[in-house]
Amino acid sequence: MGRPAAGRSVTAKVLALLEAFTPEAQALTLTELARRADVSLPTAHRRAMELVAWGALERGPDSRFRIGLRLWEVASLAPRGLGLREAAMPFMEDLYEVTHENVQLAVRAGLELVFVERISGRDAVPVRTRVGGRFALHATGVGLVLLAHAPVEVQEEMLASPLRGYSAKTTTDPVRLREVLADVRRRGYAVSDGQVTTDALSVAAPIRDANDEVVAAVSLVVRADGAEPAALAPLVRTAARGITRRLASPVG
Amino acid sequence: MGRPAAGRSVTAKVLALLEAFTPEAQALTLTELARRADVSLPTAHRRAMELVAWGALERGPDSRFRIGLRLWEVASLAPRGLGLREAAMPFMEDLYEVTHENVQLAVRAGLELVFVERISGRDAVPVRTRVGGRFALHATGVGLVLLAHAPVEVQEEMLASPLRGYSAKTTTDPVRLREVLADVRRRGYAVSDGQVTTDALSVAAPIRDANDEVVAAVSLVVRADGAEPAALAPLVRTAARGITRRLASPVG
DNA sequence: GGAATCCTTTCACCCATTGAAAACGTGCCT
DNA sequence: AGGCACGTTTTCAATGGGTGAAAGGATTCC
Repeated sequence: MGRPAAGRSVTAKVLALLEAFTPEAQALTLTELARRADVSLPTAHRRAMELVAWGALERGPDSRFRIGLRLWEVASLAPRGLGLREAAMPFMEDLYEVTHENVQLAVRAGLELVFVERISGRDAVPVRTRVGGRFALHATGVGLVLLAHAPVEVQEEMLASPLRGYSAKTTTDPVRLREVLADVRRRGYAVSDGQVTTDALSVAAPIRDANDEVVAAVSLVVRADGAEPAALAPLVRTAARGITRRLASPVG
Repeated sequence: MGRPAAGRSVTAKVLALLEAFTPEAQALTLTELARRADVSLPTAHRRAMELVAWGALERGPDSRFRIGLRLWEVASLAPRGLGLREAAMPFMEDLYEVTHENVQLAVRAGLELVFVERISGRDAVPVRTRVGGRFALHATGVGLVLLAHAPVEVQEEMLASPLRGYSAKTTTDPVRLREVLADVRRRGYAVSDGQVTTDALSVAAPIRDANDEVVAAVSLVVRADGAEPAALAPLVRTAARGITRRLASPVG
């Protein structure tokens, strides 16, 4: 064929098609899809039609493609997604009911975190996180917990890379961050005071699996002014322990 | 090649690999995966490795495959999954807080329904439904709402097929079901009294999109004895209307 | 040690996949 | 209306990623 031809595997192309969808682009025309996935238009068309036939994608009356319900169903079987959520929800509900603040659940994915669940009160501080969304590890409460208990290699890689600042209060100094992480491990919870947006403060605690490995973190996000991290910590830690216990014995 | 060779497309095989995972089989060995997806072992191996490399699957220390977090992230963009959930959660929280019973959110997928969200109280009636799980349309409260407002073809197809009974109280007579559906449309809510398990009763109401089409349903599931469907209905309907309003104006 | 089970790699054949190009719609502007 | 612009769908011959059989590793269990 005239051109060097990508030579990507079919599977890679199919995955690229799925990857083309982002929170900002949840509905794509065929042309957009092809361009974003970097495949030729006919190829995009053929693969996309197959994905639609199966239900991985859906096509609306506007002829735009969207992620399909069927894919969502299968994906909901992800152990770090649903299994965790299932165990955590009752405790998150309790936290929400007592405080009426934002309650978040996250896991680590490389050098970032992924929000697995979120309960946000109607009059709680607005947080701009999304279930399924990613965020850096060094700024949020949940992120600090996950980073503090991550394998050493991960921590070092994080400390070696430039730390992006989200607000004036974000910890961007590696030396300081190292201290913070040690604190988190010692105290058993993390506090992020205005490090994402200056008006929000979060308190987070680690959730462990049956092998005592930290696999997730829960947090409470409240308005920064007048917040008492020390008072919130026991609440969050108790919830985290409850979830940990539930993970150890999935039945009861 | 000895055998006629399936001739299935690569995409179909990849999707078959994903489809191999079910709520009962969330972790599969390569051999199991190959058998369930009906592909040869080497093929399963190659495709699965690619899926792992991308993050669609994960492979544990036990060398078993599981659905990966990355796939879950992408799938969370499904409009009927996350978008809906996002709009509905606050209202579902309200329902939960007031009643402390199970709150469910579901959409229709063909002749079945898919649960998109669920809040289950710790001391509420145990329900054996799962987020991401499917169920028949003719038994549950949400199902009756979705069926009552489904296109006529769907209703007729459902009424023409044998209606499975889940408990002694399940409506299995098409004639009776037709009446029930008319009732649901007239009253604006559905009641399923012990039709799934005899000890549970659910009250459900329709959620509409901007075009006034019913796209989902919320329900409250309570203990059957002593339940007052007529008293619960306004609560559920109010929540449903709230969600409908939110769907119409995603911002506010 | 030996057997059973599961996983991984190799190899030569070949069919599903591919891009260019052309046909098909559909809405918009003149 | 005509004609133009844009996005979508189909055709076709060439080909390279995909394929299963079979051999080679790696564990675990008796």
